[in-house]
Amino acid sequence: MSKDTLPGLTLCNNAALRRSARKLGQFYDDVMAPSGLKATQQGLLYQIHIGNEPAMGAIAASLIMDLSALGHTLKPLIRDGYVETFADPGDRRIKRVRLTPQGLAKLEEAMKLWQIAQQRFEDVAGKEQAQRLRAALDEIAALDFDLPPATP
Amino acid sequence: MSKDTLPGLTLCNNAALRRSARKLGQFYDDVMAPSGLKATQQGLLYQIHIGNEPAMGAIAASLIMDLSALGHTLKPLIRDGYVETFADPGDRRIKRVRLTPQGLAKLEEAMKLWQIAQQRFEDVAGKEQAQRLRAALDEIAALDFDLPPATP
DNA sequence: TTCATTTAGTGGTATATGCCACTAAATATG
DNA sequence: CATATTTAGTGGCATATACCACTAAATGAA
Repeated sequence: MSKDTLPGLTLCNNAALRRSARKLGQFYDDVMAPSGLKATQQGLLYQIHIGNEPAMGAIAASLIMDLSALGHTLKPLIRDGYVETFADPGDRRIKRVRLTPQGLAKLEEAMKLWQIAQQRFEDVAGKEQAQRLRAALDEIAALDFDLPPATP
Repeated sequence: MSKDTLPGLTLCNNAALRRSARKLGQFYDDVMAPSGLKATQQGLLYQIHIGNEPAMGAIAASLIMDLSALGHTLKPLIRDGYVETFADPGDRRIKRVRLTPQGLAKLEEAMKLWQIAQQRFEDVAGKEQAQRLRAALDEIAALDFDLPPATP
């Protein structure tokens, strides 16, 4: 494969995805900056909020995130008093998560900024296009890449 | 806004993007693992390879990545001897980047795995769907979110 | 009931990525 | 030419995210 005939980077689905994620992340983060939250943190607070004191495993599964990564990501939010955790009374392995009152207030503050970013994105990209994009992304998130097991 | 009427997380373009990026990243990384490279590293080596001893700024711009982030990301690749840098003779502020012979060999090794991941993705997602997805992602990457300047 | 196995998280380590303050080099300005 | 400004990177710090080895708790099997 000579250098001249190499396919563009854009051909890699994963690279294209990361590239746009950086772009969009920078934009959302920028708009959310006044709240002091990153877009990822706002998303996480939101996910906790809409869950019913969700277990860490449940949050991680929803976000398709490694459980330990979730643990790490949660730390600054706990440190800043936005989130607290408690052991499930029925199964002490399970740690549940909830927003503190300050966390809820911060989320509400951040949601206003989120709406601005979201609106701006849809204005620029087009509402139809945005919806198609999200649908495509959700499809990817739902894919199963496992090779079919060799039926013995 | 009561908890019951809150929109699903999927409504956030940025959150949906990150979620799929995690999913797809895990898959590509998994397939590429035998090479010892992460998918991001393979992508970066590739970008360097197709460039003409590109300057760091040029790489960062192509990948829509912060320049300092690129610097950090490059470090393990330099440490492992896959990449080397040198000052541009004409402008000593500019640092150019190239693959070492080992870097090229490693890239070629990784590309074989990449093709497997890429192929598998397209088999599962559908070639059409994959192409539409990349097109949509490229559109996002090309968007301009700046507010129109108030013409004074 | 006892022991093996599975499940849920933690902590460590490493990469990915961004922002900010700072330096050096090039360029524009007076 | 001397200084102000812009450009290109660096280094520090913080978050994002993954994998691995490990622990504790629950569960299943003998």
